[in-house]
Amino acid sequence: MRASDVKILVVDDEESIVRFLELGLRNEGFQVWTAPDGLTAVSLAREVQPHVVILDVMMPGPDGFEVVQMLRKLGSFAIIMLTAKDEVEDRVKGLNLGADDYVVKPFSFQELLARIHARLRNQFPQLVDEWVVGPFTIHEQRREITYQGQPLSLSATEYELLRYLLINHGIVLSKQKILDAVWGYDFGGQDNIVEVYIRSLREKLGDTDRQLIRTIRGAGYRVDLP
Amino acid sequence: MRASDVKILVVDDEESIVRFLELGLRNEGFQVWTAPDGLTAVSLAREVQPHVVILDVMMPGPDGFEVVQMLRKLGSFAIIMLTAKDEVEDRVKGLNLGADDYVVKPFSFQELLARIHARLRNQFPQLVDEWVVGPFTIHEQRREITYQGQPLSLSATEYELLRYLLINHGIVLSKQKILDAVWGYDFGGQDNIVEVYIRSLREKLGDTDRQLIRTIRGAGYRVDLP
DNA sequence: TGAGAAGCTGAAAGTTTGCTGAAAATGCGC
DNA sequence: GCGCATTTTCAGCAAACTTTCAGCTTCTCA
Repeated sequence: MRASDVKILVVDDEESIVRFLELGLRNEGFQVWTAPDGLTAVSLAREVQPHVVILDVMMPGPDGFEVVQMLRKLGSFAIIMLTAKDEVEDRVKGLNLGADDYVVKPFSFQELLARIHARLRNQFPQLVDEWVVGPFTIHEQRREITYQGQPLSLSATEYELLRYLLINHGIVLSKQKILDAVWGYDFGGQDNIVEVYIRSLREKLGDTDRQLIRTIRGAGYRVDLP
Repeated sequence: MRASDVKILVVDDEESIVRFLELGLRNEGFQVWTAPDGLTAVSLAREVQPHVVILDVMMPGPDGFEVVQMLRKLGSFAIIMLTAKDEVEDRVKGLNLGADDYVVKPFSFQELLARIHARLRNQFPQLVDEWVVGPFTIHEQRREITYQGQPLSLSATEYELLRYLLINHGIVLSKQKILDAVWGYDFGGQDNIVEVYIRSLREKLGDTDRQLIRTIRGAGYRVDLP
């Protein structure tokens, strides 16, 4: 994900919350707009066409529900509502009117971030082309993986293998499973080829003590992120 | 638990509730299907074989009770009913017909989640990949067992054996039974090999006084958790 | 109390697994 | 066709693991 390409509009009448979100989201690299009420929000949304709108339900003037309806007519934003705890009906109502997701107050910032990412993945897949996995970043489009900020120089097979291992980090993967996933299901050769490629990945990662790509004897390999 | 491996079918004629549950469960990582009525639910259940069916009692067409009966014939789903408050008879009737649990409306999402997890643990233990057993935790996916927070370094056979003992803790297991379970029932060797492996587990667990893995002379072994 | 059964132990033998260096095969651009 | 990078195969090796076994200890019950 190129966070800097993503535009987010935060709508809430409580200034403290707005500032909190604005700062946090800026830190994540998003472009952020804010509005203190529904009407401002709608006109701002028309203008900047944000990808995501974060919307408090409880607001003076047109409330969150009304704003959702107005926004729906303006474009396809991912709308995430902020609702009070115990207001199940609010959430249901909001979803009915066209919101895409909700977060219950009080929420952790990480939780909100997760929802934002989920929505973006869903509605704007073209924006998502970067996968951060611990100290690794997978750039699908460029077919490149960086480790601790440095791009690795990988062959095609090495890229596929490392990508598969990273996506399944923390899980033991048998050589057969790896073969099926990376070499394809009809690969005729021996699974020693997995060992050979694991070796070259370990070399390129400087993983001499095999802490990163662990061998689970008799079972397979497992990536343990630091 | 790998939530992404768990399939849940939500059946309710109120669209708002369906969407609320669908989103919430999706956010938890489950695969979710929905149906607006009993007949659709039954045919969908036949097709996707969900692990859990969440079923409103009050529905047009065949009501929840009838659907429970139909589902029971199709497979072993965990069925959780949604019932109205104060309808004690409904709950009893539902449970009698084969539902596994019920949640009273209005319910909190957390409450429903807890029920779902409980049911999964019960009926689909293979999906639950983290077992906490006293001071041990078995991580199936990682193929790792931790003891008092520290991962144990186990060979393949040791892992299988300890896993089997822990899952059956509190129960006396004969050497023959252990052989069948861990080595396979066609193992030709002597059961002394069980003794040998029990020894190495005791060593790795620091169980010098044999309080953890007890020898029940003439009967077998039994793990007693502190 | 002592004989026999059951279980424990140290060590050795046997087996499997994964790692390695190197060579052979393949594919690609020029 | 040639040179180069990559992919695949292979055989030898070392380490880890599994299995066996004989002698020893502990327990049980007559």
